[in-house]
Amino acid sequence: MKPLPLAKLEANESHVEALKALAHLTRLQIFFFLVRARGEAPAGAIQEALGIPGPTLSHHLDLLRRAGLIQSRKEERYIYYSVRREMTSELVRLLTACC
Amino acid sequence: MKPLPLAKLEANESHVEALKALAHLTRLQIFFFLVRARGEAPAGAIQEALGIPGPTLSHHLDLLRRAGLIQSRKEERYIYYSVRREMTSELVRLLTACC
DNA sequence: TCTATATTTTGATAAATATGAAAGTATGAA
DNA sequence: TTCATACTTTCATATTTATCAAAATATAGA
Repeated sequence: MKPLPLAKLEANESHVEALKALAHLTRLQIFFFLVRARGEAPAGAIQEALGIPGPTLSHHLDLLRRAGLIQSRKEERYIYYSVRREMTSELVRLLTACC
Repeated sequence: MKPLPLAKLEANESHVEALKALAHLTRLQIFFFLVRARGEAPAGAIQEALGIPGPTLSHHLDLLRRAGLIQSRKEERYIYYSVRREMTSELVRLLTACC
């Protein structure tokens, strides 16, 4: 009696959080900068590339991280950020459900 | 000398508007109600299904419509809403670019 | 005409989010 | 130690967004 593996397009809070995180031009640019970086980039590289003041960038990175879209790793004086694919594909799955 | 048709994942304001429109639990539920409706649904049907006060619903529908995610059509006393696939797949295209 | 229905607009209030200066923390080099 | 770098946190202010009562509009019967 196992349930059919139907595409169960149930929208939940974590989807909302991820969409909220991306629903801001600066954050979308940060996210795509990291996508294009194909790996890690330290906060400073993002700051330089996009010309965002430190505290503002830090705040946006925190939001993206808490939404599960990116992750961070500290090494020496740097904090390296990178994209978390899982959450991105989770969003794609949700949106392609309606095609 | 035509440019290669590369997946040009450039995030722009219309993407932000669409993401903003979806980045709210009530609106995401409205959107998926319309997806599941497989066609049109009058505002009243959405209101009854989700239990949202009229003015609030109206406001959210307006936001989704202005973001290009849904469309409306008036017939007699009813206003029928339905999903606009184009914008949805535009978002999917943007997000799948990074896979 | 009057009344009921379907939905929107207005407008007021509350809540959430964005921004960046200033101060704080952590690390490595001199 | 001290200094410089890399980044974050705190905090105050400004802006945007959410909510829904009340009023408005539009249409279809009776």
